[in-house]
Parts: sequence; C-alpha cells; structure tokens
Amino acid sequence: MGAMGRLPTITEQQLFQAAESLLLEAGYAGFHFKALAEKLGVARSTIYNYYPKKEVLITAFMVHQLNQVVEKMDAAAGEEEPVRALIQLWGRYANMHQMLQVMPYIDQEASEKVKKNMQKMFQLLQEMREKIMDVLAREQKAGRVRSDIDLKTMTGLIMSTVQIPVHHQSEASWSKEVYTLVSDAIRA
Amino acid sequence: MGAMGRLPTITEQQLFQAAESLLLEAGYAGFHFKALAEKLGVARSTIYNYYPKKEVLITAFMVHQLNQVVEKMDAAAGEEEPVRALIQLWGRYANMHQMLQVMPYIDQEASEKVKKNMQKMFQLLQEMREKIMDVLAREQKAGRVRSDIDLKTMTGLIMSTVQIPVHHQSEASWSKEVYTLVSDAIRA
Amino acid sequence: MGAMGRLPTITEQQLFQAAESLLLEAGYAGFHFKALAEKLGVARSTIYNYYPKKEVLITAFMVHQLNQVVEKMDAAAGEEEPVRALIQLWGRYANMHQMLQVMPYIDQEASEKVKKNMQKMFQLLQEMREKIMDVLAREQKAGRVRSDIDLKTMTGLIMSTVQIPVHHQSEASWSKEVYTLVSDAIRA
Amino acid sequence: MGAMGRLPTITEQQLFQAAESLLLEAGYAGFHFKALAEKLGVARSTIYNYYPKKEVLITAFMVHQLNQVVEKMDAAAGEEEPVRALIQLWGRYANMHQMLQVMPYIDQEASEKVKKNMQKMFQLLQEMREKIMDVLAREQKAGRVRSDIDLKTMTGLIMSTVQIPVHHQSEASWSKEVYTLVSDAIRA
DNA sequence: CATGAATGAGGCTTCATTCAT
DNA sequence: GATGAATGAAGCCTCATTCAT
Repeated sequence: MGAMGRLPTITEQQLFQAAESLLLEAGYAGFHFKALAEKLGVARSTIYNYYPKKEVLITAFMVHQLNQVVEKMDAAAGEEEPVRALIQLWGRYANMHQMLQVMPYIDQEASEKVKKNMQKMFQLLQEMREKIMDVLAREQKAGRVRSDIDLKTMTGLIMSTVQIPVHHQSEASWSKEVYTLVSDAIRA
Repeated sequence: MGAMGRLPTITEQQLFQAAESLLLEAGYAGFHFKALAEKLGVARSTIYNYYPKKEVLITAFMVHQLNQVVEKMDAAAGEEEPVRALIQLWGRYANMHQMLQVMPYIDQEASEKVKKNMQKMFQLLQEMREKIMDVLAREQKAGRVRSDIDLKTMTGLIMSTVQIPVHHQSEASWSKEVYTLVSDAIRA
Repeated sequence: MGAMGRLPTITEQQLFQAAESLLLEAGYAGFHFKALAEKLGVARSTIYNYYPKKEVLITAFMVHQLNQVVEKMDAAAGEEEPVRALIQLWGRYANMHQMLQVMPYIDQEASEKVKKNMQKMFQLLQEMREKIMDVLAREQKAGRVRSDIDLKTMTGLIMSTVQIPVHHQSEASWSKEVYTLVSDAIRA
Repeated sequence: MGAMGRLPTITEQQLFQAAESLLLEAGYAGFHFKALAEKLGVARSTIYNYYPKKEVLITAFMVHQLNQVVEKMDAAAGEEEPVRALIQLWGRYANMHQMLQVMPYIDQEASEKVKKNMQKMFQLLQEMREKIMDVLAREQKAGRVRSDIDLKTMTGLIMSTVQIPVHHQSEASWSKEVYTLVSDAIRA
C-alpha cells in the first residue's frame, strides 16, 4: 500500500527548492520537516541523512541563497549605472529579504554547524552592505552622490527598498520607479 | 458599587508591554504563554483568564498598537511639514514594523476573535497607507511633490523607510537624514 | 457592567434542579462548575459556599433523587397491581437511570463526605432492588408470579426496562405496553 | 517488498483490546492516552501515530466492535430459534452496551473522522435494531409472536435486557433465564 | 541510504479549587 | 455570603529526533 521501494534519492537542488517554497509559504514557525518531506515525496527521516538538524538545513540553505545574490552583486557593481543595477537585482530577489526575516528566530545554539552558518550569513550580509557602500563611496567620489548624508543611511535606504511591494505593478516598472526615486534622493 | 472580588495583579498595560517585549525578543515562534507569564510573574493559567488563546492576545495587542499609531498619524498629517512628521513618527515606532512581520504566521482559523482582529489590522494598515497617500496627493496638488511617479510607489518608499536601522545613530539624526533623502526623492 | 450587588442567594432547590439538567445535558464528563454557575446566574466560586467539592455536590444530588424515588416506590408497592405501578414509576423517572450511569466515574476518594454519599446511594439502590424483589416474592407466594426463574433475574428484567426508549410513544402507552410484556414474562 | 522501517511493537488488536478494558474500567471521562499508553507499555505519543485524537480512536474502536456484533447477528437471525440466539449473543457482548453509554459524551466536532465514525455507529445501531425487528416480524407472521404490542416496544425490551446484570450467575444460566422470560413476554 | 515506528520534550488549554476583597 | 482573580494539576497534542530493519 503506497510506494515501497526507495529509489527517490534527493538532490541538494531539490531540497533547497522545497525549503525555499516552504519557507515562503509557511514562515519559520511553519517550517517543519514533516511538510518538507511531503513536498519532496520522501520519508521524514530521510532528510536526516542529509542534514542532521532543522536549523542546519535552514541556515545552509540561506547561506546558499545569499552567496548567489552576493555573486550577482559583483556583476551589478561593475556596470555602468551600478545603483540602477543593484535595485534591479533587488526586484528579482524580493523573496530573499522575506526569508532573512526569520534569522532572529533561529536557535544559534542548536549546533556548531548552525553557529558557523549563522556567522557566514552575517558575514555575507555585511558584505552586501559593504558592496553597496563601496559603490556609493565610489559614486560619491565621482561627484554623482551627495556627501551631506551619512553613507550608512543611504545604504540603509537602498537596502530597505526591497520592502516596497512589487505586486501592484510589473517588476520592470517597479525597479524603474524605485530607481528614479532613489537616484533623486541620493544625487549630489 | 465597590470592588468585590480579588484585585487584579496585572493590568492590560503590563500585559501588552510584556507581550511587546517578548514578541521583539523571541518572535512569533518563541512567543509562549509560559514565557509571557514568567515575564509578568504570574501563573500561566492566569493569562487565560484574560485571553483564551495566544493568537487572540497577540492580535489584540497589535490592533492596540496600530490604533495608537494611526491616531498619531492624524496629528502628523495636519502639521506644517507632514512628510517630515510622518517619518519622525516612524522613527519612534520602529519596532512596530518588526512586529507586523509576524502577521503571516498567525493562524487565522484559531478563533472567530482572531479573524476579526486580523481584519481590523488589515484595515488599519490600509488606513495608514491611505493617510500617507492622502498627504502625498495633497502635497502633489500644491506642487511640492513630483507627479511622474505613481503615488503608490512613493507611499511604499515612505513605509519602507521604517526598515532603515536606527541603531547606528540617534533617533533624531536618523529621522533628519532619512527625511532629507525622502524629500529629495519625492520633491516636484 | 453586569450585576454587581450579590443578592442572588441560591437555594438547594435551584442548585439541584440546575445540577439535574446539566447532568442530563452534558453527562458526568461535561459537568463543570463553570457551566453550573452559568445556569444559576452566580459566580463559580459561590457554589463553594454550599458544596466544597464537585463530587460532593453530585453525590448529594443523587442521594436526594434516589430518596425521592424510593419513597414513591413504597406507595407503588402498596397498590393493587404493584408491578404495574412500579413500571409506571419507571416511566416517570426515566432520567434517573441515565444519571446513575455516571456513578462508576465518580472518584470515591475525593473526600469523606463523598464516600458517605456513595455508600448511601448503593444502599438506596439496594433498597430499590429489594423492594422490587419483595413485591415479586409476595406475588409469587400469591401464585401470581412464576417460580421457575430466579427472583433476581426477574428483578433485573424490571429494573432494566427503564432503558427501553420512551420517545417513540407517549409515556402512558409506553408503560402500558411494557407492563403487558413484563407481566406476561413473569406470570406464573 | 519486505518490511523496511522498524517493526511495529503494537498491533491494532492490542490497541483495541487495551482501549476496551480502559473504557470499561474508567469510562469515557477516565479514558486518557496516558493511561492507555501505560497499559500498552509504549509512549503516549506513539498512539498518536495511529490515531490523531482520542475521539477518533474511541469511535474507531466502537465501530469495530459494533461491526463484529452485527455480523454475528446475521448468523443468529438465521438459526432455528433466532430470539434465543440473539439473547445468547447479548450475554456474550454485555460490555458492549456499557461502552455505548459513552456515546453521548463524545465530542462529535472533534474532527471529520469522528463525525463519520459516529454516523457509522448510529447506522450500525439502527441496523441492529432493524435486524431484531425483522426477526420479530418474521416470527410474528409465523404466529409465534404476539401482535397486540408494537414491534418497536418488543425490540426495545430485547435490546434492554443487555442491561440485566450477569454477574450473579454464569453467562449460560443468565441467557437461559432471560430467554425464558422474554419468550414468555412476546409469545403469541 | 530509505524507511516507518517510537519517543521525549515542550507548548497548549481547561477546570477545580483557593484567595483576597 | 458573593464575588472576581489567581493558581496548579492534569490532560491534550505536535513535532524534531532517534531506532531498528
């Protein structure tokens, strides 16, 4: 009654994909291995063969996501109009920010590995922030960005725009409008 | 016409205050009546005499908070420089936004009361959004706010600034700088 | 907001009446002082001024009920056709039997008083049984009741008829038909 | 195609058996998974792997029991002296009736499954009643059962005899005596 | 490895009962 | 006495995690 062989080896790909959609659907509180296993079509205990602890899985997944974004930021920072490129990037990763919200709820003490992953995450976030700040500093030096406001505040503004809801318009027009606003805000 | 039963040991004030700090410390996942009771120095079951369900308490508390903010927004909207006043308000209620993040995790089906509270919250949030939009529209008509950008996007920008971290500076300088940026962004 | 004086002194009458209806509605499992207090329109704690324990109240009430029935049985036993009279009595006290069902669930150890009440109940039930048996014995001696069957079994039959549902007919026709059956069953 | 996970330590048989004895000992009010688990020598939570709610287990068990009885009734109804056979059946399932007493205390709203099980139970009880009525009707047509009494009342009498206590005698003599009484009651 | 079963820890709730006014 | 508030004990239930196959 039901499948009985055990072919369905799962890949990290599938795991992370399932984790993402579950995290977005249910948030941290609703993120259970039970639901995850169902999404993947495997037994709950199978997941333990890959990740020994819920927190390890979640944080590993987040590190993975952040890594991806940071990589793309490097490309964006090198473009002609880096601020525009960054905001476009934000439009594409709107979910990510939502996911990061769960960070404060994760029990760091769950295991060594968790602690390491969390540190890595903070480091990556810091890196993101710095990349933005670097871009702004560069643009400031070139006279294209104002100097009367703390760089940190402007960085905060840019990072916060990720929160502006996308859904009343297309992603493209969202980033176009938001960029217009931001560039006027920070222009020298 | 005097008191007749035992005198209450905790006030709703205290309850809401404890709820707020717990919610901020621990997030929704870590919000237990157990922890709350400890914070208040009463038995867990005592809280059930006031609120029959965790969700009811949390949502009631949030409605309370939102109500307060909405009230203050009315005053802010009537001031000389309403946008500045609004952003100052944001600075003072930075926590609130963080609290609202937990909304998606609340089980609406927990009870009728919860559903009602949630509806009230959505309504209040909508009201907030509209108050901002009204201010912007008024300023636009007076020629002080640009017309080439969707009002909704600008509203989104203002609401999102609540996310810009306050803690690397004083609240006053935070709101001053943020206001400078925002006003340059939306100026006609 | 709500009555505030404390006039509503309650009588044992009212208490027992409320207890009966609650017991029938909700059974022992659903018999809570909370519900009882609501029925009576007093505070929960008020009941404790009369009965110090749930079990004491329930058992006291049952003793009261049983006493009433036993009294009426004496009258019935003295009538022309005592078996018919008894069965008519049964029809009128159909509820009582339902109430007795809860006896096994009562925690005898709850208090001394409870133990005493329970003993009294058993004694009264025994008395009932004996009264029926006496009647049957008397009738047997008079040649109106068969002697090939153990008196206890016939007594059991009569006591069990209380279970035959009344609601598909009137109480009067119920007792008439049941009496016909019983009298044919036990006739000499 | 062999077993793959751990082998179950308890069978449904054992579960139902334990449930029965607990239900009889403690009644509905005293029926806890805690006590049940102790009886079975497993952890409380283990039972939740089989039945997600107390009410589901109890009702599932009762359906099971009723099914068994109904099946046996078919055999009994086909015998030479069906009424005698039925009453013998009663003797063997004396407990069942006691168990059915708890029905009114079950919270139907506990879950969909509970509701379904309850409906099934009512249906089975109805079926039982009808099988008896059919037998009586058949016997009536054959002139062996009286026609001056409503079939329903006689059916009620037979069903109620289950209440006559067995313990002052052997089961065999119980059913013999009871049958004598009943057959005389209903004889044409 | 994959699985299904078992478990323990921890949070949720509901009363009976006690307190203080 | 009557009350409303506070409490503790007890049962419910849900996972994350571990075990045995």
